[in-house]
This record gives sequence, structure tokens and C-alpha cells, in this order.
Amino acid sequence: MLASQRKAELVSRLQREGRLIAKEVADALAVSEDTIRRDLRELAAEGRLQRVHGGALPTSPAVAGFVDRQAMGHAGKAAIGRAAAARVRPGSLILIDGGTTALQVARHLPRELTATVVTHSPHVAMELSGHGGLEVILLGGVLFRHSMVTMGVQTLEEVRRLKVDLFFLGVTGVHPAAGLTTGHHQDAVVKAAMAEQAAETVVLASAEKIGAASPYLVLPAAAASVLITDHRGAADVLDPIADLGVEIARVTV
Amino acid sequence: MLASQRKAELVSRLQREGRLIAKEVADALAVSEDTIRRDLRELAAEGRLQRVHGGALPTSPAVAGFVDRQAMGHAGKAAIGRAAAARVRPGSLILIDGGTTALQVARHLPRELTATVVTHSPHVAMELSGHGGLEVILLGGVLFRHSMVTMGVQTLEEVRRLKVDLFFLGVTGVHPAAGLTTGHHQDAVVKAAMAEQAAETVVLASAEKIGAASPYLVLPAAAASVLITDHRGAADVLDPIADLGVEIARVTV
DNA sequence: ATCATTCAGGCACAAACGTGCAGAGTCAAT
DNA sequence: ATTGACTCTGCACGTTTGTGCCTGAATGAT
Repeated sequence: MLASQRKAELVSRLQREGRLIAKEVADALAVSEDTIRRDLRELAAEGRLQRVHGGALPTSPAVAGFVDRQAMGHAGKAAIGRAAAARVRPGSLILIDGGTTALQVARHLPRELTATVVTHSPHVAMELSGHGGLEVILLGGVLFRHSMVTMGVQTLEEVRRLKVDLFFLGVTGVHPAAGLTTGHHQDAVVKAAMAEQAAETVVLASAEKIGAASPYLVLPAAAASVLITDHRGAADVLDPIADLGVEIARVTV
Repeated sequence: MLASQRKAELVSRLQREGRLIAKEVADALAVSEDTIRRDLRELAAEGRLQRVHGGALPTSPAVAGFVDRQAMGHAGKAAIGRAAAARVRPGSLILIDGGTTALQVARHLPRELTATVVTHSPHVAMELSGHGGLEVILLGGVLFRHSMVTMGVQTLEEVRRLKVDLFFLGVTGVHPAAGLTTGHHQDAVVKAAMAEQAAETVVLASAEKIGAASPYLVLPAAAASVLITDHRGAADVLDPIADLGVEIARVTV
């Protein structure tokens, strides 16, 4: 493997995983830790990542608030994203929600995958611009700053014209009684409309969202096909949801 | 084997495998590494690949290509962007094209400006997410990788519903006879539709585009209201355009 | 406070590099 | 056919770069 190729791989891994551990990647790429450390040092000098003891972290880029959320709990979200991406079948039509967890799904779609991806998140769309095999369709509408997705009647109208195989839904609360919830009214409406058009809805929920409830209902919990989470607590929190017929997929960081 | 034939083979291999190792291909093509190195050096000089220690890598397309273009000639484009942004009146409804120059317009919009911005570029939309006073409307459609804008019937349909005050148009050629031109058919159609809906069309053209012509016509030069450029050559290149009734705004870096 | 891990810098070796040069081939003019 | 100019290729040379190992210092966890 070429040195510069290895460096590119490091950057790409960092973006996908949200962190790098020198020892791990040295092992994975079959070179010495010294070499990795040198690479990391040089990449840090170029400002392409931030060096920390034991490995490296991303250099926080542009959109501040959004990125902050991205940094927190990144390892778990990356694992959820990876597990979710593995469920996409070649040739299928999928819908990806906005938000940091859904963005991780986009990041983990295989480079060679051939499929059509619909999203209302410009962030997701741009992330996928590097995937040559994908057709990316962006839903229009009014840009909603907090979560960086488009919204409004235009978005709704476009969603309602679709019929997709798989919808990756991000929510801020998953509760057996309160259902799948989010913090914004309009957001809830759009998400619900998306789920309506999908054969299967895959819910992405990092650990802290399990058992939580936000003000606006997207769907009753039973409407989900699969729940992917990195929750590692007692099983009894998830059992009531499983009892509703939802497949629970637990991932580990 | 002919030298040029060998070079073509190198490029094709690189495309297939994503990387070239000098030693490997020297072996495979039964020539010395010196010869391969020389070939790679020349191909790199032509910009057909990127030379690295040990071999070569592709000049990364898609995102990288876009970023590269962003880097080049940015001083002039920034000045154009600033001058263009100054023309936006508070409370107006404006349309911003995709492309690197148009992105500079977005960058230079005053932070406190209150207005509505419509764009088909997710890049522009994200750039504007920091401007609290703006309502940002993103046009949906199929994402076109080369210029990172949405396209297709959906985009066109949405454009045709609009009536805007100002349209900032980016083109790759400005010529008194050939008109305002761009390198892609669909792109030209969308740009034309946008201009159709705008009371005024402001053309953004960095110096190298003046006097140039690309294959697809967007509009006749006379259809522009204003041309903003950092061209500093003899005035006689711009005079024929001014004679068509187009206001010429020259900026300096 | 102790101990394992991680780090930067130095060293040595191998691989890859650029350059200059010479032989082989091509081409056009004679 | 011969000549001379030119290009392409491989080889030899000394230089640069990348890598792994080592050492002593720094860091973080216990």
C-alpha cells in the first residue's frame, strides 16, 4: 500500500468512525505503530485531523452547533450507521432522514453500492456525492436550520410522490408508550410522511434516546420495523418495544 | 509497445484499480521502472493523475475536483462575490446559482440581511445556514455531481413556480456573439429557466471566462442586466457586451 | 506513587527517486 | 545508402524518502 494512499485511508476512517486509535489502525493496515504515528503527525500538521494521545480526532469544521452534536457520542452513532448501511440492498430505493445519526448511515454506505437515495438533508446529499454508483435525489423545501433539513409543504408534497423500500428514521425519543418522538412539530410531520411511504422503517436511536420522550409524536413505536441502537443497559427497557413486534438490533462500539 | 499506448494503459489501470505501483506495472508491462516513472511524471504534468512516492493515485474527482476548483482563482471570485452580495436589497427574494463563484456570493451576504434566498445548490444552502435573518429555500431534484446542484424535471418545475427579484448566474463563457454559455446541457436548461423567472439577472464571470464560449447556450448576452467580473484586460473585449445594454461592473482584487 | 502506554527523535536499511549518459531505433534530408 | 537530428529506453550513480526498531521522556490510568 502506498504511503499517501494510507494517509487518505486514515482520513476516511476518521470521518467514518469519528476517532482513530493508532494501535488499531496500525494493526488493520499491517504497518508499525510508528508509521501510523508519523502519518498522524503529518496529517495534523496539514490540519487534516487533530492529534490526541493514542490516536486522532476530527478537526471541528464549519457549522458549529451541528458539529458539536456530531462529536458527541460519535463512536456509538458510527456503529449504528454501519449496521444500518449494511441493510441496504443493491438496486433498492432508500430514504435517509436528516440528523447526525442518519448522516452516519450515508457515510457507511459501500462505495460501490448501486442504489437510489432520497433525502431532505443537504448534508447527506453532499456526503454521498463521492459515491459514483448512487443516484441522489434531494427533496426541496424551506431549510430548517436546527437540523439542517428541508421542510414545508414543498417537501411534504415531494415525499408523498415516493414509494421507497427502506426509510432510515432518526428520532430523539423512543418510548414504548409515548412512541417515536422528536423535538419539532414540522419535523415530526415530515418524518411521519416519509415513514408512510416506506415499506420498512428503520429507527436509528443512540443509547441516550431509549426510554426518552420528546414533545412531538412521529409514529407509534409499533410502526417501526427495526430499531438499531447502541443501548447496552438492562434488556427490560427494550423488551416492551420488542413485544410490539419491532426487531431490535443492538450494536457495540 | 508504443509509449503513448503504454501511457493510456497506465491511465486505464489507474482508473480500474484506484492506484498504481511503479514497480508492479513496470513488471507487468516488461519495461524498466525508470520508464514507468518517466511516464508517470509526464502524465502528472498533464494533470491526468497524481504522482506519489511509489506510484500514482487518481486526481480525485467529484468532491476533490470541486474543492480544487474552489481553490483556484479564489481571490478574484471572492471580490466578485462581495460586489454581487452588495446588490441584494433587504427584504428581496433572490436566486443563487450553483458553482464556486455563486458560492462566494452566499459567503458575502451580510450576516444581518433579511431576505429570502432560493438555490439549487446544497453547498450554498449550507453556507447560508449561519445567517439567521435569511429564509433559505432549497430546490429539489436529482443531484448532479460535477457542479453539485440539483437538476431534472423536479427542479425545473419548482423554478417555474417562482418570481424572484434577482438571479445570480454563474456561467463558464461570456461572449458577445455566442452569449452566456455553460458546459452541460441540463445545467443550461435550468439556468435559463431561472433567468426566465427573475426580474434581473446578474452574471458572475471571473476573468478567464470573458470572451470564452462553452458548448451550451444559457441566454443571449443581451438578456443579462449586469455583468460582474474581475477582468482587467483591454476594455474593447467588454465593450461589445456593454453595447448590448448590459451594465458592466468591474471589481479589483 | 506506580506502572503500562504512548510519544518524539535518532539510527539504519531498503526502496524509490532524479539525473546524466549511452545504445538502439526512427525519420527526413541528402 | 548515408548522415545527422531526434526520441525512447535502460543502466549507473548519488540522493531522498519511507519504514521499523530503539531509547529515554512524557502521559494517563490505577
